[in-house]
Amino acid sequence: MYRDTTCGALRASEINKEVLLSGWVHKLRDKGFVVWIDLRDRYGITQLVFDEERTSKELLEKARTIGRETVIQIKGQVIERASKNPNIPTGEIEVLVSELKVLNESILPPFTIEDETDGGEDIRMKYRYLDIRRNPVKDNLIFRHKVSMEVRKYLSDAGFIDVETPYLIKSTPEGARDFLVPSRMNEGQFYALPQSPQTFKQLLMVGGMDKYFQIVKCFRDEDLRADRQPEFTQIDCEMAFVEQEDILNTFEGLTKHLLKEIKGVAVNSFPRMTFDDAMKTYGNDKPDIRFGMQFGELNEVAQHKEFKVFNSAELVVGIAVPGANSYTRKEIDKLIDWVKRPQVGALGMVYCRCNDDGTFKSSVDKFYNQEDFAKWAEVTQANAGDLICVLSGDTNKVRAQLSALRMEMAERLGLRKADEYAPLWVIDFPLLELDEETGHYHAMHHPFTSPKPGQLELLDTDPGAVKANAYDLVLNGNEIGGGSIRIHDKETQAIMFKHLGFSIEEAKSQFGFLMDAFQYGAPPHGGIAFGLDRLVSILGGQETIRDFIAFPKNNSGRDVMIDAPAIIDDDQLKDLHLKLDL
RNA sequence: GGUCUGGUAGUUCAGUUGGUUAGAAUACCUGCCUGUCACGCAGGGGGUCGCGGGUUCGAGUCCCGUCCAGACCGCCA
Repeated sequence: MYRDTTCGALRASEINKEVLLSGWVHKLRDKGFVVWIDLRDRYGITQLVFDEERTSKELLEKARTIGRETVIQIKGQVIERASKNPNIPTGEIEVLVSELKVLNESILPPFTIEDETDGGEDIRMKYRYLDIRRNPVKDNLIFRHKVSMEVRKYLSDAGFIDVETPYLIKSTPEGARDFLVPSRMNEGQFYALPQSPQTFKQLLMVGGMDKYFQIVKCFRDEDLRADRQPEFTQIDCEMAFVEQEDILNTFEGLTKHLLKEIKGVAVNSFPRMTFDDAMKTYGNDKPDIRFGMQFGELNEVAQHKEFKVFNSAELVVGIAVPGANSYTRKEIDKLIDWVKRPQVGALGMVYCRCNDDGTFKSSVDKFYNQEDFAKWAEVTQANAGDLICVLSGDTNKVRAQLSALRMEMAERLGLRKADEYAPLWVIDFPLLELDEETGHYHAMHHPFTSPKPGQLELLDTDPGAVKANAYDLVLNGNEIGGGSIRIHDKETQAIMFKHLGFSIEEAKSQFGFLMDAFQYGAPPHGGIAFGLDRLVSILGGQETIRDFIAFPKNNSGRDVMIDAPAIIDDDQLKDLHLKLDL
């Protein structure tokens, strides 16, 4: 037996008890006449004590020599501390050690195993197993477990069945790049890892499974970000015999359950906003509605004057930044530089100060009078003390730019509060999206999304205007889930493929199995998928999903701990019938 | 594919206009210390300044190239 209790368990009520403990040597304090060891495990820290009076000389000398992160096992008696530590749960007691056994020594760790470690990101990733010993990472993984268990509990109680779908499937051209896996037994052929189990969950509906869910890895071979990994986890769900309303209600319920159980936060029914409104009001299809700064379109009140920049713009739009009239001229100039960075891409920014006395002072005073500015203030809902920031240009670009500015200002003003949760549904997404490079339309969601009733005819005349039965769940400016009501008949699916530029042969070879299935009584169905990593990181109040993944990849898609991906040897290549052309 | 930032002791960083022997904190080692818990005190060891080339009497510092890391844009149905 290695232990009969843990390092987080002992309290004053256990005084005099004989205990057996195992764990890591967190810290050693050698005071000469007495040596303390902080013994650590997943559950906490217990202080061990060795001293000249009560401990044999041999044992005291042995204790002194033990290095950090050595694994030891001890036997001892729980005693009351002479000086207590109110900062830790076990602070009233310590264990007077009578036997000490070194189970495994440790070489010197490359960084300190503390909440505030001295190690940088890079070195922590390389020694992730040491990083996981630290409370912040350990707690994040336990937090993720809790979220994941609550999801399973809620969905299982609601009648959903967890079904596993295959990881070795077929590559499809739509969407993200696939990770490919060469087949040894089928020369020259490749599997693809799923970008999502989309078609399989639809086939489960055809199979009558009715309500399906799976917490499942998905794979996309695209460039990474702080909130994007090449392999990530989805809560994947599908239901048969449902309309959009049923799905929204069911998963609003799941989200409320999580907010309540995990964060203790009660949220009323989630607001709904159409995609068009979200773009118009926030310049973004995943608006953070914890704060205002809604867009005010100024074309009517700012055009047809002498200011040519605005007159020639497709859209003139501004936001009122609360309290930012206190910005100095220098700070505003810096802000203008900020919006002109290539990452944002604005050509410039017009500002208007809303003074406390009700007057306005702007960078374009030459062209507008006080009455004009009063109208600007009205449209952007600006109050005295605010700073109105105005951008102009092509509608889509300007909206993206102003949205970036809105988020930046909210960040600076501390309006993105980690403990506040503002979920909303964004609905009525467009079915298709124009690819500006190729000039072709592609599915905004995926090719199995159904158009809104009665809009099928529009596909021929104005494909960009067709709305879909598609919806996203947005939380604090992050898309945490997205889904749609699917197409469930062969004819509509064929029309969709046609408009996405698939020939009949291509559609058949890639999705023939789905078209076949639809001929055998496919029920109406729809679903949704949540990004678990992102959901957990938002509920945990942190920005990067990496801290909630046990073994994440770095910016370049590498696992620096195991050093993957890696070169394989010639025999393996030969087995797989592959030749490298480098 | 692009923009930006960074790479100096085990670790996190400082290093001025190019100028003597490259510093600090922390970690580590040794000794001391009668209740520590970020213990304290004294001392010590520890450097391919990412790599390659160039300019210069002289390069951590300037220039060119390259590798690595991070953030973002493109991309992510």
